Amino acid sequence: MATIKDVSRETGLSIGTVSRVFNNRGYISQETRDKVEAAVRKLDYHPNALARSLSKSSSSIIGVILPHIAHPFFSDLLSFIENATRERGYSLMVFVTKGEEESERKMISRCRENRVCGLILCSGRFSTKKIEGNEFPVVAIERNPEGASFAIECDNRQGGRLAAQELIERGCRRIVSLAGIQGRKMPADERSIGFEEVCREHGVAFECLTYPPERYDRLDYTAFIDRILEERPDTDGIFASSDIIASQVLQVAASKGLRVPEDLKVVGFDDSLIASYTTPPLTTIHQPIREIAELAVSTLISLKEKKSASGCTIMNVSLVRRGTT
Amino acid sequence: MATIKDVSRETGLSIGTVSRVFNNRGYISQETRDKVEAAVRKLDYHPNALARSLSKSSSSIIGVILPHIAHPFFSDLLSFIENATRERGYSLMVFVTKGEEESERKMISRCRENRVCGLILCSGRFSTKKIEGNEFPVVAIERNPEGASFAIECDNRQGGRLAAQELIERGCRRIVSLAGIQGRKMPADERSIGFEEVCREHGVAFECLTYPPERYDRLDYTAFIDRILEERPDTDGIFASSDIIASQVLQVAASKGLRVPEDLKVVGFDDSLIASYTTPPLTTIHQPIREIAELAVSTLISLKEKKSASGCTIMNVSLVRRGTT
DNA sequence: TTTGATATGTTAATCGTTTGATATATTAGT
DNA sequence: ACTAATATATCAAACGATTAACATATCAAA
Repeated sequence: MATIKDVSRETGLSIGTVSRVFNNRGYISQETRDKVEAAVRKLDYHPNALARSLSKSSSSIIGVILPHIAHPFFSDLLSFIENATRERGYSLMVFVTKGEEESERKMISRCRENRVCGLILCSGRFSTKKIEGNEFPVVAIERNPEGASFAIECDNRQGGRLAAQELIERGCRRIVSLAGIQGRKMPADERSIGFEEVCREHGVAFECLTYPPERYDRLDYTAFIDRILEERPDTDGIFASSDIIASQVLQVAASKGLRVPEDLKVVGFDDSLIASYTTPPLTTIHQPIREIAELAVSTLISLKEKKSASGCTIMNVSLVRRGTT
Repeated sequence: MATIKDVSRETGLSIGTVSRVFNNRGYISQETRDKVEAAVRKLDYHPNALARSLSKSSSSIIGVILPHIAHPFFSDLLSFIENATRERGYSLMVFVTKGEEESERKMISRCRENRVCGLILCSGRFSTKKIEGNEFPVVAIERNPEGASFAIECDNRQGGRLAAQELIERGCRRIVSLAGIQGRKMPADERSIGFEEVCREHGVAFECLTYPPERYDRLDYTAFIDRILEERPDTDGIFASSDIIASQVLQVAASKGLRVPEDLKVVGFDDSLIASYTTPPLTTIHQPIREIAELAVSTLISLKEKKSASGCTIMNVSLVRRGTT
């Protein structure tokens, strides 16, 4: 592969000048620029990002660690992160933990080795121990580990409130919230709190359940949902804390002969792509996934450039009414 | 961040010896190994992959270019690719084209700049022009561009055959295939061919339709499907070339008051995660996505190590009968 | 005692680029 | 003619590793 030396030889310019052209430093005439451009084309020169990063001791790789890719919330999120990253001239390195804490630690190591210039962390327990010797900024999404430079979450409590309000308004009187994972503290726990508040305000019978962790890691909740409906046959409303779970509620309901929304109303969470593709399409709490992704990327980059202070942003959510309520 | 020099200073060993420990070259005593390991821990040393790759002039980054992440087939595929990649000690760099040819070219450039050691290409037209000056092996999935070192596809024709057989067996007499994109030649076109063969063999009325390209790029086919069902009210079976399209067929059918599978039977393609989450769950053609991903990664790595010849593998498909037929 | 395996050290080149210091031209404005 | 801005060159150090060449030292077996 052609190097800067080849470009220098081809143009008759010095390496320094050629480098100056690429980096827009110092004085360069148009003529020189053209010569360099021609040589680049001719030689099919691609600057070596490895060497460049090494020399500048700062890469343009952003790392992302997430628990899942196939989960529609995360695939949407990743999709937007990729877009925002690439638009800004950075490249994206992706790691998937499947919820395993051990592998998360390894992936943070990998990010260090690859000298990422920043990390977006969507995985990990609510309070992981500080990310040690933090050489690059870390932006956390829906998590808030100690070492993070910045955290982004949506207004989970408000989401829970909206879901409960919708179910109650539509006539539900015995409702169940499926949110949070047993034994893991996470921002999403706030959803149940908001949900509970509204139920109490209206004097509606409710129950807040959490999933066994292995469900989260495997994304198959049908058996769990089936048991819940089996044990509580009079349930007339369910708030599921992700669209993927809500879609499984729809399935289980159909298999039991329950009509949605007549017999059972369902509200999901995330408003990921899948929400529009279920039958009936899912009423859900909209998270501004694109905005979250873009904020994460832009915050990361500005943190990298001028080490700003750490902080936290809470994004608004809203109810999207479709066919399940 | 600590460097090999720091480790050398800390242990009192020379840089050469330390490097030898990391790379398992030459003779090293257990005592030395232990000393190095202790220093690595103490200093929280992470070898600089940039420097290492530069020096070895070979990185351990695998690039992936795909048209979508949110599309369940690709999110599943990416998920398996990530896994296989990481297990083998490589890191993954991800690029998403959204089906734009122009951005694909840019992403191949980015892969060059980042000196990926191999590329998995799931995007791009059927016959893109040769990937020029191919310094790294390229494995293509469901595509077969000229410059590829290796191509993997599933038995699309057999998939089409299985889908048609299932629909006909279940009593459909007026069936429609939705497969392929107008004006793009792709392996998936074979699906229609297999489909057509079986329909002719059984003397069943059929029609093969293709989508306008912008649908593929945006993943929203409902209007298109609606028009098709509007214009062909007597259709009793649909073969959709992806589960995501099939899920939209289910939606449109429901909105028209058509019962599935009683009035309309549907067969999807891919058997991605979404197929189990639709209501009713989707009968679909199973692609061995995990095997495809693993084959892609392992082929890429072996191509990288010992430049083997180029080739092509066709993976078997099978029918998974669920609730829509 | 010699030999050979084992274990480590030193040194210097190399990977491809950035960057600062220093030095020259050329050109235009005063 | 002097000055300042513009444009380029040369050189060398640095980024953090790998690696080959060569030198040494220890120790055990032949």
